[in-house]
Amino acid sequence: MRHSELRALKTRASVFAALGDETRLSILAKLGRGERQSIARLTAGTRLTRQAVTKHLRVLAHAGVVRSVRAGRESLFELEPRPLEELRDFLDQVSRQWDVALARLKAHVED
Amino acid sequence: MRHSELRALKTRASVFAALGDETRLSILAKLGRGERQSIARLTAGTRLTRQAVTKHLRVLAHAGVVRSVRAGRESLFELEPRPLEELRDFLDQVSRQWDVALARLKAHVED
DNA sequence: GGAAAGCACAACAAAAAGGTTGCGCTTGGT
DNA sequence: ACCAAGCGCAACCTTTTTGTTGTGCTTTCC
Repeated sequence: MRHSELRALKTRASVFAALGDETRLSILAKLGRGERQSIARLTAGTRLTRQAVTKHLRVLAHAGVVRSVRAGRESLFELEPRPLEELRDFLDQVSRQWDVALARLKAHVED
Repeated sequence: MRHSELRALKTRASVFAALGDETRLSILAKLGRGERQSIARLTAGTRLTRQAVTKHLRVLAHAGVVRSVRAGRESLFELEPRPLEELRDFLDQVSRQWDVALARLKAHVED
């Protein structure tokens, strides 16, 4: 495995891991509507403290799924769709590869 | 949030979490070729012990991404593409929702 | 200027994840 | 019958993750 491939693997894994949590998926759902939202606002309605939500946001930001902008005393978060699109494409590729592989195996059996 | 939605959220998070690890992504890549493979074979080439790989396989199986069949003294694993396809569709939906939201916000600004 | 809203940073605790080793049970090949 | 391959289970350890609380710094509003 080449170095660049290993890098891509790590990146991909970190994005998947960022999405592998209920709280973070909920946050993404809220941000999916397009509006920038503050931490306090994202915390409202959950049973977590603001600090906990902040940590989740950091995980998302580190994976590149979200980015923040300071606006006065609040920091607003918005969705960054690129990494998600890359995951979608990756999964699509896996599905296609799977289909091809199955077809090939089946054809081999029927020889 | 309804009960069924919460269920779906948990399921989705667990599948994402299952993919959020380099080793497990590598395993999926190996299984993506369509061939059923034993634990020993999946372990070969890695720096991990068979036990560690077994644990990773359990995580994948619990998320429904993989399933195993006993064949004599070895247990063969194969890919289960459905959950992956669901994730792909979910991500696609998020991307589309994002596009719509952005367009709507932009139009609102240009009023 | 002072109160309150919104955050960030740090310390701490509990739980989960990731990995190893040791042991014992089947199965397959000779 | 015997030996080796392939697994499963359990105990154990270390690191990461998830969450809380406490403190202090800006920014906003009156």
